[in-house]
Amino acid sequence: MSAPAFPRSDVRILADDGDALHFCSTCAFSQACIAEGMHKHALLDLHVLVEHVGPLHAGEHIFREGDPFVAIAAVRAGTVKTYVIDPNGEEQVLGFHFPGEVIGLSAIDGDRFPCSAVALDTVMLCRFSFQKMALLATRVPGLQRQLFRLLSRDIGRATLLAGDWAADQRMAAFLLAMSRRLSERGFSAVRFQLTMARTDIANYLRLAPETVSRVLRRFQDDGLLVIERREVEIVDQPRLNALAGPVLRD
Amino acid sequence: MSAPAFPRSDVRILADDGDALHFCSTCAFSQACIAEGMHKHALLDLHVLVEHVGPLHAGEHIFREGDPFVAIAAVRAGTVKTYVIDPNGEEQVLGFHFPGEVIGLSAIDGDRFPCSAVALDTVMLCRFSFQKMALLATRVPGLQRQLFRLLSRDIGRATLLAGDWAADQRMAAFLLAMSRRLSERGFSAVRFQLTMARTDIANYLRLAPETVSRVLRRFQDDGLLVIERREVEIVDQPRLNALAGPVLRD
DNA sequence: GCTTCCCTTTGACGCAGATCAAGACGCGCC
DNA sequence: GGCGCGTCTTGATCTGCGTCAAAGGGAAGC
Repeated sequence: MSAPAFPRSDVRILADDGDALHFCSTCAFSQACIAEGMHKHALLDLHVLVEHVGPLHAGEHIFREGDPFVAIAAVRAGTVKTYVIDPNGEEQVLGFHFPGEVIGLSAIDGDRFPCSAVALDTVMLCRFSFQKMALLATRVPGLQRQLFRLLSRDIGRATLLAGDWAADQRMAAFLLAMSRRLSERGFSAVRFQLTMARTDIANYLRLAPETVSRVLRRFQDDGLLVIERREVEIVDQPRLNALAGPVLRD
Repeated sequence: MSAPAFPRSDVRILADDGDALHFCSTCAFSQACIAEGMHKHALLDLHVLVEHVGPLHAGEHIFREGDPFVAIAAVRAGTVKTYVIDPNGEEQVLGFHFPGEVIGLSAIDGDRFPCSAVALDTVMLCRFSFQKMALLATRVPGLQRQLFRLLSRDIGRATLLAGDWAADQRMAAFLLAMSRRLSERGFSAVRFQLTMARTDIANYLRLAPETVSRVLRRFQDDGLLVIERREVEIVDQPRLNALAGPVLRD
């Protein structure tokens, strides 16, 4: 399966004096601004520049724990992993971020990034100053609302894996959440690539890599999905839903 | 130990035409507004009214899962527990909230509360419309910053317990986090009441109540703390710190 | 005072999943 | 092709914590 083309027609706004403002359609922000009717003068005043970064290649870092917090990034293409290194030198995977999602929000409180972010494959980003974005938000109420929503959503999402779920419930929830998030952005909901290694999935789900392997094997034997290397096809979504239900709360 | 008196001198702003705006000093918001020099006209225009609610008694609900999201609340006194009921009818404790802390932020994204909040003892609250607060924030940049920080902080906090820590690490982290949060508000850091039941602690830490009991017993036997009923005294903070270190990340 | 109820503690046992160990597979390189 | 290496799988064993069961307080009510 080659990576499906993914919608990323950028929005480019030419202000009155020719200075250009770039928003890419995958950042949730542009939608908010357009909905507000684009107060061009306000935008120009603020010199908000959304910088397009990339391509980054697998293993390259977007930011590292302790870096001064200057900018927030939105993923345009590829997969980003966020993680911390605990005092024993163990990596702890905090999350995976797909196109259209924003990373670095937990850095707003405090002046340094509390985690590191690394590209898992070829990644394209939008990067922008949060300060300037916030200033813009004071003039564009819809943008402020969007920012509040993004932050609020992350609080809920972080709570998701905190429950004491069994290994197969966690795995089902992980796969379905990934399916949903990808399909929201125009990818297939039933067939997709696990862009991260088994060890990363295990670490994220707080399981041993061996357990991840065994659970996936069992899912396949039970006809819930077909998996070959890193390619997944969801076969029996209803039963996966039933497993993941209590975790995803629906 | 009787509950120590806790600073809650309210800030009351009388606007030009006599309409009154109330902020209590325990909400982080008033500080932001004062720092900005209080644009009284802006405030008055917006009719932001911070409503003082309470006292609520143990067992009374502040809001319930599914309630329409209209207002956010800040705890002025007492302890609030937030929780959800999962599809099997099991309660899941999401967190405990002490004076000065804000509850309900995860409801911003979506128009209904995603969890319930109940008083564990006698609780006093500030309640206010988030919409109006956000509108006010467009005029008072410091207030907007404060709101962003509050939200961002909660993202980080939710991540805290997501790790796969051992029972004693979780317990140590819970006790120290409680100690820190209470001392930030002027309470003793070494001697305080567990205002929640063992079952609530267990549920929150994703442990069995029996395990909570055993761990606390062992902590006492090892000279880390003294506990009698719900009153705790931290005796050996350095060793508790060492246990909790990886969890609290410091 | 006594009773009832709930919270808490303590002990015995079992299991899900971690850990340890060893292969299997895919892939890039020479 | 053959080699080396990292990722993944599979099997055997171990263990922390959950579960079950029962008994010991405190607090509230009569």
